[in-house]
Amino acid sequence: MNKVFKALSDPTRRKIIEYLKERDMTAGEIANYFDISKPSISHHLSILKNAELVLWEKDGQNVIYSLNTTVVQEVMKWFFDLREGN
Amino acid sequence: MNKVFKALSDPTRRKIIEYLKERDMTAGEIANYFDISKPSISHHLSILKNAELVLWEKDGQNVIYSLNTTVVQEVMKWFFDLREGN
DNA sequence: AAAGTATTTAGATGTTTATTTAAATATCTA
DNA sequence: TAGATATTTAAATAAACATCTAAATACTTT
Repeated sequence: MNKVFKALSDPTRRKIIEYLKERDMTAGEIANYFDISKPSISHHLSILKNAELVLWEKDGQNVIYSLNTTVVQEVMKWFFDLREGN
Repeated sequence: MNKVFKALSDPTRRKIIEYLKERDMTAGEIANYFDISKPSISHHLSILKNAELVLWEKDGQNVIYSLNTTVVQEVMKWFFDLREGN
């Protein structure tokens, strides 16, 4: 769970997650949305992968990333449990 | 919102929040739950204050901290909006 | 097989962050 | 008012992190 919160603490990574909410995308497509280098985006993606916030699949020379809703749910539970009477 | 996620990225700060969920506490009481120095806890509390995740009130020589449920709700909304169809 | 495209890995650099000890500030009590 | 307690601020340090360029790997196309 620490990995997940650490992953979410960076604005670029949160933005990546917001894009992936809309549709699955290749690493290159994701990188095109940002003004930072592809290696840097690749690094952010590996942190998101490691936290299991995103899933990935190889498709030829591309790698397609998608949101892992299961882990998103798990983080939400942490917040839910913060409410009174839990 | 970035401040909030940054604040939540540290395990000590998340633990503080979990304690404050149970009851309001003074800085000293909070510090006693941890094996790190009081100045370090004070620093963590100032980050949580700054992110408005906690509220505080002076009571004599003590400072009483409490959870700010309003901001907790706002973060939860970010996750809710990640669900399909939002 | 060679050249081109997509992605990741490696190594380097500057910044941010968590922590500590020591000192400062504020309040309480005898 | 002097001494004790609670909390924060300051200054220093070591570790973690985001970013870059250059190089490596993997796949596709001609």
